[in-house]
Parts: sequence; C-alpha cells; structure tokens
Amino acid sequence: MSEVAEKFARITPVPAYQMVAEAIEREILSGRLRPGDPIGTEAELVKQFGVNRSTVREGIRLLEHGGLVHRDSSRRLSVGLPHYDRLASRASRALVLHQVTFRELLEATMALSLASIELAVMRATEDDIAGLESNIAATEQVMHNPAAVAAYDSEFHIMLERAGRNRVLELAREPSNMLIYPTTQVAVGGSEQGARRLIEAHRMLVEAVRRRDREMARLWTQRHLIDWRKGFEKAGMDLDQPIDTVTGDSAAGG
Amino acid sequence: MSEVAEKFARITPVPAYQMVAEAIEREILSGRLRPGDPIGTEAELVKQFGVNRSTVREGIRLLEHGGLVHRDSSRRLSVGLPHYDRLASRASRALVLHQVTFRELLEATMALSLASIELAVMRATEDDIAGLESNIAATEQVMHNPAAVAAYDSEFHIMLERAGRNRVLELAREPSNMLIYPTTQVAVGGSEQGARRLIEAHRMLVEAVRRRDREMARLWTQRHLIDWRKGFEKAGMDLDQPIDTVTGDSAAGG
DNA sequence: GGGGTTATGATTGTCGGACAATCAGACGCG
DNA sequence: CGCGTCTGATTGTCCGACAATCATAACCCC
Repeated sequence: MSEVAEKFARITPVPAYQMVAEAIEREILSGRLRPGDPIGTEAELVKQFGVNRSTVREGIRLLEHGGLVHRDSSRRLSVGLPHYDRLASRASRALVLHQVTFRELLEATMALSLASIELAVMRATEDDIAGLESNIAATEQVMHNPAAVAAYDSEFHIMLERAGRNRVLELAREPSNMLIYPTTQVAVGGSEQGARRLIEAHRMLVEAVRRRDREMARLWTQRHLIDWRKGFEKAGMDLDQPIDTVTGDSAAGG
Repeated sequence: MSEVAEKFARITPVPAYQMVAEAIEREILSGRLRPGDPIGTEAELVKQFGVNRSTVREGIRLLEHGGLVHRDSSRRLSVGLPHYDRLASRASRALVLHQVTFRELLEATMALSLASIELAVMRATEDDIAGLESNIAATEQVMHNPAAVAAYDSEFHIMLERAGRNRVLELAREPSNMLIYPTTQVAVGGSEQGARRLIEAHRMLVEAVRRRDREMARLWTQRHLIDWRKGFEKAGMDLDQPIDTVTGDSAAGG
C-alpha cells in the first residue's frame, strides 16, 4: 500500500512444482473443476504438464495439504472442498505460535459468540433445537468427566453457530474454538459445580433460542463466558499468559 | 463426539513424507525449534530421517506451503511464523468455494468490526492514530481511483484492528477482509460521492478513537458498513448471491 | 446364475542416482 | 577496500526402478 512505485517488478523464479500446484488451483478456483471431479493420475499430469513425476508429486502435495485436492478411497485424486476444520487447525496452531493470551481469546470469543447467538435466535429451526437438546442430555450423562463435558460443550457451540447459518462467522470462530476446548476442560475440571453451571447455561441458551429472545440469549452467552473465565482463573491461570501450556496434540486432529 | 466407542482404532498407514512433515512440525509447535532457527539442509534431513531425498522434499513442501518453514535468501530452510495473510488467503478461498453470500459476509463483518473498534477505542496509541490519519490523507489523494480507494480502505481497517491489540480477532477478521476488498471497489466505484462518504466515515472513526468514545465508534462503524451495503446494492448486486464473480486473482497474493 | 477367489494391470509410495543452475564463501587482484 | 573469479554446497529437476496396494476382470465353485 504505502510503497514507492518501483521501476522493475521483482524477479521471482517460480519453481515448476509450484506452477503445477497453481495451475491446478486455478482450475479449481475458477470453477472449471468442481468438488468431486477426478483429477488425472500422476502419470497423466506428468504428460499434461511435461514435467517429471517427482515434480508433479511435490506440486500435488501442496494442494493435498491445503485440502483443495483429496484422495478418496484407494488413492485417486479428486477435487475436494477444504473444510473449515482443516484450516482452523492450522490457524489455531498459528495463534499458539504467536503466543496469544487468554484475554485475547476471551475477548474475541465474546464478540463472536454474541454475534453467533443472535443469528441463531433468528434462524434456528426445530431440528437445530432438537439437536441442541440432545447434546445437553448427553452432557448430563457425563457430568463427572471434565474432558467429556468439554467435548460436548465444544460440540454444543458448534451446533449453535451452525444454526445461525453464517459460514463466514463459522469460519471466523473455528480457530478460537479449537483453543477453547482444552481450556474448558481446565475450567470445568475443578468442581462439579462448574459442569452444572455449564449445563444450566446451555439450557437457558436453548430456551432463549426457542423463544427467539435475543436479549436473553445475549445475557446467557455473557454469563457462560464469564463462568468460563472464572473457572479458568480459579484454576490458577493468568489471563495475560500465552496459551501454549494446555494446547497439546489433542487439538491437532488427524 | 457422538460416536460409539470402537474396539480397534482405525488403521491408517501414514506415508513417510507425512511423517517427516509431522516430525518437524512437532518440533516447531513444541517450541524446541523457534521461529528463525535454521532447519538442516535436505541432505541432513535425509540422513536424520533415513529416507530418500524425494520423500524429504515432499514432506518439506507441506510445511513450506503452510508457512511453518520458510526459505530465506538463498534457499536455506528455517522456521517461520506463519502470518495470518497466508492462512487468510486460503480461508477466503475456502469461503468462495463454499459459495458464501454477501449477506453472510456483511453480518460477520458487522460483528467483527464492532468488536474491533471497541478494542481500538480502548487501546489505540498515538502512533496508531497517526497512522490512521496518514492513511486517510493518502486516501484523499486517490479519491478518483476506486481500486486505490478500496486498497486504502482495506489498509485502514487492518490498522484499526491492529490497534485493538487482539490477534485472535485479527485472524478471525482477515479472511473476510480479503473478500471485502474487491467488493468495496465495486461499491465505491459508482460515484465520487461513495469515496467521499467513505473518507468521512474513516475520519469520524479516528475521531471516536481519539476521544475514546465507544458509542460514536460503534455508530460510525455501522454507518460505514451500511454505506458499503448500499453501494453494493446500487451496483445492482444481490445480497443473497454467492461471491464468486468479483473474486479474481487480485486477492490471491504471492 | 451368483458369490467368492484369484490373476492382472494400474497406480502410488519410495528409492537410488544424476545433472544444471544457483548461492555462499574463499581466494586472489588491483 | 572493492571487485571479479573459483569452488563447494545446495536446490530444482530429471530418469529409471521396484514393492505394495487397489481396481478390475477373469475364474471357479456351488
């Protein structure tokens, strides 16, 4: 943006494997290749691009890693829809590397959750609500297991935001979701009181959604998150500390 | 979450190149390798892992693509901090592939911008404000060039959110930012009136930040986004249409 | 004829070796 | 000290090869 206009463009020799990747990527992004369409075999790509198989393979690896292409049963290549999870896991790793603090996570989650819940209040269907309720029931079953509670909590909020029918927000939330999960475990772990309050909050959130009561939904979202913070503080953690202790391989996912 | 406990774990033969990538990734994520640290040459990695160079290369390509490792001048490998841009570009590509609509983008942007601006009101420094002001000055210089205005607008909002000092939010916003940019160009393009209103809104936002006036900041953020939507509608686009028309290679970036 | 089994070919993952181009660093020269 | 040159190291790309696996077709048995 604020750069001086330079006389010559920078010379950047682009390696062949990268050109292979970009060529396929362009086809996909332009819509000429649609998700599910088969891409040729490696041998075919070798012929098409006129490069060696090693080069093709290096190029394909890039797309495969990014989720743009995907190997279904057997190992044939086909165009895939990169799911948010994949991007999210990478994004949350980046957040860990950047040493974000719990405070940042909390602030962002507060804003995103409030936005999500408002949309959910507007748009949730009966099916959405039924799903949320069965999640709550399942949570009650495992109330004594902090890890399981945290897992169901994570699922609950994902379902909730899906009910809001906004995929941009969904994608925006997911990296933080993955960071929240391990900390919820810590926050709930202390006492059974924690799990109880969590379930109550979930129940009130569903009730608010059912009544289309926006203010009630906002209120309980805030309470829920404040509880989360308190549980976290009670566990002796510092809000302004980077999140790198808790985040084990559990969040990595296959 | 809702799966039955199975007796045996699924058998997933992990290719060697992937193990190479994961091994290096673990070292980085665990902190034993810090950003900037050199990773060995390909030959060294070949010796360490006991696999062929082609295999090592395929593995490295993955990390390199994800930004976890990075080749500085010459082409030596070193650990890199994946910057949000890189993730964001991939995320916004995913959004396009999923055919999100302008309405989704607008809703999410509204929520995220309001959160950003509130933090910016709290935390912006004199330097931040000076930067924003010089951006506005620069925008005025190019008022007649919609593309340039859109570019400065994008920069403005990035600076604004950076002033909020919350990297989680920053990462959450960036994918949508990249989608907004091309549409701003469309929205402003119609009349010079559009650019004028945009600059006015920016000015009021900076003023609000300077006065630490949260309500004023929220108000002008909303106005700014409503203007954006109106400009967009005036250009004859449909809010509930997927965003795939405008999103050219301009957003891809090197 | 249908269901299971076996051969066959295609495809991928991995390997070893090779070479040109390029870069870092040493060397020599003015 | 600045400059060109040389040398070794490193990367990008290529070739050819082989075992393991998968898809498919041919086969056989009931």
